[in-house]
Amino acid sequence: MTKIRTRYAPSPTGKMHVGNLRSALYEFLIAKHAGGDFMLRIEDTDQERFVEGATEIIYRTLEKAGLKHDEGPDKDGGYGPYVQSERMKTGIYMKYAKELIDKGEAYYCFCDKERLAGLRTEIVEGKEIMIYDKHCLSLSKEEVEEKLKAGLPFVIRQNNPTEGTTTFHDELYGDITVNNNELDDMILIKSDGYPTYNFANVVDDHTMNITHVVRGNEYLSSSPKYVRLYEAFGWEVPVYVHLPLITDENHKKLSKRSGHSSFEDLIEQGFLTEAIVNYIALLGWSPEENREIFSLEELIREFDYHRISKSPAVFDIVKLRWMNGEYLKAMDEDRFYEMARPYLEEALGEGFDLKKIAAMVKTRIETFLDIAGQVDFFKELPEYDVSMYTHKKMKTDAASSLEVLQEVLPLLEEQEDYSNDALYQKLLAYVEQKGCKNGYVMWPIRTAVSGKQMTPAGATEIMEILGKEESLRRIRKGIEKLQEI
RNA sequence: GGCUCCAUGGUCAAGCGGUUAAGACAUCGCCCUUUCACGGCGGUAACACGGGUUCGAUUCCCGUUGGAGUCACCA
Repeated sequence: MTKIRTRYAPSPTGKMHVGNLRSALYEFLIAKHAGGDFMLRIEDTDQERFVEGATEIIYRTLEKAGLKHDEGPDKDGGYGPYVQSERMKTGIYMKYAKELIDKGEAYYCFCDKERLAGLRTEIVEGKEIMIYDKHCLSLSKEEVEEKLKAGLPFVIRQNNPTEGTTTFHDELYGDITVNNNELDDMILIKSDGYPTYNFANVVDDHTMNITHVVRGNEYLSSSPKYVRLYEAFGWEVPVYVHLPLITDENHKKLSKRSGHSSFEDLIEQGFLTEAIVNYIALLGWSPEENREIFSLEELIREFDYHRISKSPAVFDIVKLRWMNGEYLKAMDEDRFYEMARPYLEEALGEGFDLKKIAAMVKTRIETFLDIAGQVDFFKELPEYDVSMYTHKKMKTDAASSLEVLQEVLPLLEEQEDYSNDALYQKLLAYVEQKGCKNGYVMWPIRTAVSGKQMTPAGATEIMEILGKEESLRRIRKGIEKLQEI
């Protein structure tokens, strides 16, 4: 059995959005699951859309996600070059295009924009629909030679039959058949000499020995044209695996253009790489086992591409947040602290035991960006409403809270040891003597000391962080507030 | 509009002729708690519709409807 070879072939036009990343992930997983090779090929045949630095983003993202390629521009495996603009310099695309011309499967076309514009038949949703009329196919060999010699700009088009049907097989979608008269004579070589994506893709996949072409579903309808190219060359057609689309909440395809989240945006939003990879692996694929948390290694082991689903999946950031939270909870303390520290410093500045606060917050956040909102009260007591002292179940209200705080204040003033344990014991003794529930006294204290509806810790834990002076100040402030009403 | 694909709860999804139609997120309720949060337990919620095929269809076939993709000298 031949070794599986897959490829990720992005065009360097900006950040990688989630759909691109998932394609790369699946391509990687399909190869690795079968012990095959995964390669990276840069498709930079569109000079106008090329974005400076985009190639670096691709490298960085793949590396960060752990999708290590076996071959690529930086890692020659004998099939190089791995950048299409460099491959073009070898003349490979023109050579194959001419081979097709010799076989009558392609032809030179000298039609200018004006003539093409006259061909347009219909405008649907702002898009001009047209099928080329094979006008230049009728040019004689001599006429072509003449125009070529005269230096007229030209393109090379595929010569598709107008009758019959073409069928191609997709591993997931099965056989797909289209009428050949639907097939446009697509351009293979552009007038600037560069190959189009369509052509370069076929030539490269073949010459680089790609066994499984894995790509987004948006190519499904143009695949028959690709297959015709393979057949025209007499090449073996690769195994096709078209992936279901990832959409936004409105069920529209995710794209850079519509401003959908890129991988980098998600990282900036405080998400973990592992969680993102794990989540997108499950968008369109499900394991045999009923489980959701997978490391990359586990995914490699479990990933059977036959279990990829056919219907599109909505990218649900809420579930990603949940999963990110799971990764955070499972993370070891030290690593969490290292990663959370910048966010804690940003929110609190100097003077706090950040390590202790990090541990408090670890199980209660979903992304690092949640940190600030949970710990900000340590730095400064927020303005809060006295209604927060009311807790129905605890039967606490403003009056009872005032009483508790006033009674507890002297106890806390005489207390020297402000460790969580000591404070807790002290307050428990008070509770016992008063004969009430814990919460009856803890609730108002936590409220006074934090000024927040919800906190990442209990009253005494907060006081330990705050220290004696600040704790007392906040409790006195609470008393004042309650006395005002 | 032509062509192509898709169709199980709000979302991700299991299922591959006979099931009380899993599970997860979200949502709701209860419990726990320094009574918020975290955690635990439970509830609500789905086979788009109409024809076949079959003893029996969520599952197979056809149609309808709905949704998506695509129709560039972009990839």
